[in-house]
Amino acid sequence: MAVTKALSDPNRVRMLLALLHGELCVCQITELFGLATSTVSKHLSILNQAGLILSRKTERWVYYRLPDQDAPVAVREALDWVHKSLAKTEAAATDGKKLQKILKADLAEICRRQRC
Amino acid sequence: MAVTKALSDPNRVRMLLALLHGELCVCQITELFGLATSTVSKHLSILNQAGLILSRKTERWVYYRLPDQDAPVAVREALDWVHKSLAKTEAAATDGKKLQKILKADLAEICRRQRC
DNA sequence: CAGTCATTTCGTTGTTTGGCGAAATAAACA
DNA sequence: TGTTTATTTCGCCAAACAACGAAATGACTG
Repeated sequence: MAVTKALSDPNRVRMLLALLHGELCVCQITELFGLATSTVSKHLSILNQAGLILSRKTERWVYYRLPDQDAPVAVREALDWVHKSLAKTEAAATDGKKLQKILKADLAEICRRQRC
Repeated sequence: MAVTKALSDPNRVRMLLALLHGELCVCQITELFGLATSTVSKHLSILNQAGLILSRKTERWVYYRLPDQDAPVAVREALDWVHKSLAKTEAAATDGKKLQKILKADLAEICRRQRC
């Protein structure tokens, strides 16, 4: 039951909802949630192992994204459910607003700020 | 996220799958899982609070069942996903077989056995 | 090829959760 | 009314888990 376990943490669900806006790198998600980088990395790893997200490494950054249509049915329908049922919550809206600002910022800038 | 929390435990998911065979009383579920009655009651309470099951009291027994079509969309689709994606697992099949035998037994007989 | 940098892994800590048995509850029965 | 009985609530313990900071990794950069 890797999928249900992965969905049991609110922060992980928030991450899935944030990824509806497009792929994000670890430092952007860290900025959005205000958690330690290691914590965010662990959450992403759990989502990844459940097949709920995919990763891609480019230059200095690791990007995570939602899978395409070729994902297993169980995964696709679980994601559909999360999006349909939880995307309209207030928390998702707040995250969305904050994410807009983060997306406008420079990646290197975000990372530098996190190191201080 | 009461629904995702409720689905995060394997035993609770098994209970939802068992209820596909029709409504069951606490002692039948206890018999099926081999857990303490108090543990089963707690699990059922969590599923109930998430809206994933409904309860009904008749004579000496409390019966739990899956909700009808009038359940909230989020709940209905979560249950659809569980049934579609997890009902074909080996564990579900094993539970199904054992459940057939339990359904043939007398309720009072099951409860008496559990008290010893 | 040494240094910088983003991410991951590791070890620890405090909290949550599943499990049990015992006590409480509430309904049927005698 | 007092007793039996099915279920729930409570208190406890052990295992699982989220969070953090520090150390390890592995890739780009000067």
